[in-house]
Amino acid sequence: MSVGLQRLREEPDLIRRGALDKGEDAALVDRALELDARRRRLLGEADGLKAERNRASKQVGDAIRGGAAPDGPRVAAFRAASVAAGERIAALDAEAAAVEAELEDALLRIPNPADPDVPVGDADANVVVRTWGDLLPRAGAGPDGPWERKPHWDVAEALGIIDLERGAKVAGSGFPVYRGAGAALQRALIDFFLGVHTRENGFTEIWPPAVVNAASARGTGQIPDKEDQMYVITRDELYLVPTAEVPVTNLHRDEIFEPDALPVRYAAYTPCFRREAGAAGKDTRGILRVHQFDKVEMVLFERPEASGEALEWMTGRAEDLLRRLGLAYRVLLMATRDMGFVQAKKYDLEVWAPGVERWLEVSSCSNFRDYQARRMAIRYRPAPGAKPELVHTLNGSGLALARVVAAILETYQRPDGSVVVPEPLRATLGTDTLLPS
RNA sequence: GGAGAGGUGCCGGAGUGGUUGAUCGGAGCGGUCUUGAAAACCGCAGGGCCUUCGCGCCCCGUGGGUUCGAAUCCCACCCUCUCCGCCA
Repeated sequence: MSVGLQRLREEPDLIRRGALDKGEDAALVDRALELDARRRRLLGEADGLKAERNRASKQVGDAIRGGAAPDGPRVAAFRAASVAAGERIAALDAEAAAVEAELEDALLRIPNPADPDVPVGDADANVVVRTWGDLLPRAGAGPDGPWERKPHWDVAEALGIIDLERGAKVAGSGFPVYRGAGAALQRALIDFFLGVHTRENGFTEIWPPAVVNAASARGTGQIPDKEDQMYVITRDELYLVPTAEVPVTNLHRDEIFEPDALPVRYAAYTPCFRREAGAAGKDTRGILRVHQFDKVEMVLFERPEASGEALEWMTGRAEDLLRRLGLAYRVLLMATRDMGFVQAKKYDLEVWAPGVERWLEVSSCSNFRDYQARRMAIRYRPAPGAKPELVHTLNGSGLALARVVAAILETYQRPDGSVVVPEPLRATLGTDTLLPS
């Protein structure tokens, strides 16, 4: 994942500005430029010598075929020339490789510049773009007088649908067990999301592996950026996926799309595994922050000129799901220092959870422009026979289940402890109300 | 897990040390012909690097090695296929 060298050379100021806006070190830009110049100098010199060596080698062959003695003086001279060039080439190549490694390292630490319309600043600068639905207060007015909405963990316990203790027993804390209607609710949500995406939004459904190899983890930047967030199966050198983004984006690694192939739009369900290292003690109750959760992810490959519009569209698709579930939410345009290293523009969708009176992040929709594509070498041909160019990649949750479940339980609970099932899920669940056990 | 075969360009498929970065076929693109299309014929046609654009350099699964010279020889690893074993 990196900015392009060509762009770095042509617009160093823009890249520098982008790094500063994201709170990163802009000096790396100059470091990279310097390394790039050195690398090109070394490469040029080495290439010249290689041409010499190739010529000498060819002369050996020509001389022998022309009747010269294979061990005669003429042939020996050509051989010597080739060997001499070879020695210098080896030295230059070694140096070039070292410089290139340094350059790569510098490039990797230069962030993707944010789009011009992204607010500059930290979380305070995030912009609420829109809000939808009624923000229910914790205190409600029921048929038998005032009542207090409960947090989802209390609702879930009364219904007997989430078993955190037994999850901790069989796997560990942060691995919830969904039971009965709770399990069916998971299945219903996954089916609802995928159904809308495939039948109405034109996505192709993908059911990818839940583990990836090191090359794939590197492709989307999990290695080295977020390595300690992933569960690793060391014996087989595999990583449990933290999101479907990883396997699905890597589907087209090192590929070239033909002119009429784009856009390619995938919707994929996977369980997601996250170690949540460094988040100990945060959101420990309920299912707001867990090590395993379920998510349907949207992954888009777009032509560069279409990616800006595609982000708005994709965000709209995620919002549509929340509306149909009748959950109040807001859309945040994330500011430069709160959006992440690799995103060019990002919207977060936060659902309102009246039981805990908090906004819960249930989707994050990002445009990476060509930043991810460069690292994974995902390209497209603008026209038949034309030179390949990098595609733009985007992805967004549509949606993440655990927090949606929390919001449903808190939004649709009733004073008697029952929970109304949102309309789109009723057919699968076979009921319109969940009753306390 | 055991045995065998193989990994070459968009696909198929040649090539086992010296203009082979790669024969050939198909698909593709451009053209001729045609009212149009098909067919036929001609031509173009892999990816990347370098502000030296050059009959320049690198790439035939990946990484090393041998050699003046490697797609071709050697070693390791990865992957695919077939058979056997095991198994949801």
